[in-house]
Amino acid sequence: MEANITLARVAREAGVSASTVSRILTGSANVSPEKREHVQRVLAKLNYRPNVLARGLASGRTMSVGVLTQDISSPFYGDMVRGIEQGLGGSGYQTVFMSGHWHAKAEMEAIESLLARRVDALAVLGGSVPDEQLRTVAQSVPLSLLGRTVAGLEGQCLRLDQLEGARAITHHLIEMGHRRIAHITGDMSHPDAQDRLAGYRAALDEAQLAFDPELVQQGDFLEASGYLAATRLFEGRSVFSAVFAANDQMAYGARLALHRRGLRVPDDVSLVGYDDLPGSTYTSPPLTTVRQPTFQMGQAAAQWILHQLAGQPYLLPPLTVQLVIRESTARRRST
Amino acid sequence: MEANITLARVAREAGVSASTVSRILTGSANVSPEKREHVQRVLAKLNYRPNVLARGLASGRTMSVGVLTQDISSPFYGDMVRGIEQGLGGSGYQTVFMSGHWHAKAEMEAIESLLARRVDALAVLGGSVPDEQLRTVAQSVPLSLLGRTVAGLEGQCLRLDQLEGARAITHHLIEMGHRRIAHITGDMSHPDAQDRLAGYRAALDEAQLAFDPELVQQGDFLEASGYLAATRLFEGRSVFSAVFAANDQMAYGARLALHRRGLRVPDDVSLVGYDDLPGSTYTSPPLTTVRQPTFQMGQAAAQWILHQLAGQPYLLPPLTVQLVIRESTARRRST
DNA sequence: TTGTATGCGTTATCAT
DNA sequence: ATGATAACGCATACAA
Repeated sequence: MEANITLARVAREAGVSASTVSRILTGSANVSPEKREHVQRVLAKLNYRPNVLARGLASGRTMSVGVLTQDISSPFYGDMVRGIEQGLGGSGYQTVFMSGHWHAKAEMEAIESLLARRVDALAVLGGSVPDEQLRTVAQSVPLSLLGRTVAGLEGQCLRLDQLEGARAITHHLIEMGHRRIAHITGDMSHPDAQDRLAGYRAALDEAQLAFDPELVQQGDFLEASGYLAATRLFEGRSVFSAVFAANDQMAYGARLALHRRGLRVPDDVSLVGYDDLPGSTYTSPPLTTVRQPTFQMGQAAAQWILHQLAGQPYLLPPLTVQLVIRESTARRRST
Repeated sequence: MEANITLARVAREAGVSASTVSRILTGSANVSPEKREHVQRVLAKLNYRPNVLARGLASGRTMSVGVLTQDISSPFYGDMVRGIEQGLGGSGYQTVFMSGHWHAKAEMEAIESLLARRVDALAVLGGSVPDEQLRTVAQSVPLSLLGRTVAGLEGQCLRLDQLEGARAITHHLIEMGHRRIAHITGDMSHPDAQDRLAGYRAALDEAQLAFDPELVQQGDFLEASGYLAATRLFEGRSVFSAVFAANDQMAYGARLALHRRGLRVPDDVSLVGYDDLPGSTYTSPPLTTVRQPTFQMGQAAAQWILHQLAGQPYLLPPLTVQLVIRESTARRRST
């Protein structure tokens, strides 16, 4: 346990006042070139490391932005996080993560903890904290919301039109000749699941295809539920030639259920997902899905935060979902 | 921007001294029940939130442990991170993450940044920071290493025997009747890649099977390299009935290459990976692989850290890799 | 049991 | 341009 080098120690060693050292460190005022150079040499020699706590306490700013992610290893949010990190890169602000595990209480505690650390700004990815609480948080710190919409904070929310993405991919299946399209929903308490189901229905309506409740099975966004839902689909008496899973993870599960029954994708059944997870490029076959520009969303959030911190206006860029057609969809075979 | 409630403010409001409030907060000394209750009421009314910076500065402890992860969304390390979080749960210590992106310089900066935040302990997951620097870091703070071994710090390193896992899974293939087994290596500058190749060779030796360099293709642990390596394997003139990829991600890539050539797994070619990523349960077919008890490793690291912080001894539990046999391997077909 | 005084390491406000 | 000094918000040793 080596003692930490303090600024005062450096000052003594260099024969100057602490203020001078501080000025050099922060670049807040002019210091004579000779002194500056000499002090910097001492700084390096002693391997001085500023104490972020003391600095934050004295200056009122910690030069850090807190990021609440749900699952530290969620592939979907991971890309957003990278976007945030990249967008913040070089700004001097650092990222501090905490995870909420999709549990409102844990999320709120994580946010409290981040605020207790006096982060200068906050980014919240998804989650289930009540809107009301987020509005309160937004009053005390710049708050960027990703993947969710909070009434009253629309200008700082980054969430794409999920209905449109679902409509587009369902439409794609219809164009391929599919008439009986099954849908595996996400956790219906989640707006994304609701919107994607709505998009599915919208596409059906447009094509004047009847909506058949038997073709819709509930899932919860996880692989296992996709597997189970697909299995239920087979056990029912409905026929279908395509499956739209409300996210890629459930599509993976459904893919396995198909595989187990000896059905080929896309020859026998077309399969699509939503999110375009990194892994979807390498499934067999690669998955047709809807891509959300998650990285760009993260970057945009970072930009919004930086501008907010600098007191400058910033308009979030208009981002849109994009159809990624790979090999899991094919024209319906004429029986 | 609401002003933050300070402890002094609470003290004034409650008609007691700041020390009393502090004592109640930290539980460091006895306070009369009436006063305690009254102050707690004020605390709640004002929605007091302690300033972590001031607290850390004054007490010398921040009640936080820093975690350096390589990629915030790596599925492999994600499980370890969850283990750490779970192991630290309820201890009062919080987790602060930073990511290093497998880039030595960025990793060292992240570590510096964590230390500047005065974390009470550190956990480093994998990474490419030179051992020498880690030994230095270990002198100033309890440091737990996961997924790597640093000479001199063996007692605080959690890394399983990779050679043994590779040997076991190769042996499994041999037992299934495979004689010509291809191997896709990881990034050979990484010890894991070296050890897994060594394990592959060890199993071959045991079975008195000749080692054929043509059956070994280099990869870099990412999906794309697995795809490419498998493709190269086909383009060569060697025949083989099984492929051992040095990790699951590359196995996914190889799986796709197989799929593209119309080869069935495991009917035509058996395929195995390493790591047992969450997704490997749901590939088609589910992947036979080597499971590392990553969650338990995380928990063990947390325990080690907590004991270290409490000045108590703690021996890391003996963890071992485990063969997970699923459906991507089958007995070699008699041609 | 409670209050007072001091210090934590830094920045910021004064002087000079 | 530089130094002394006062915050920053809290914990803690010391008094009472």
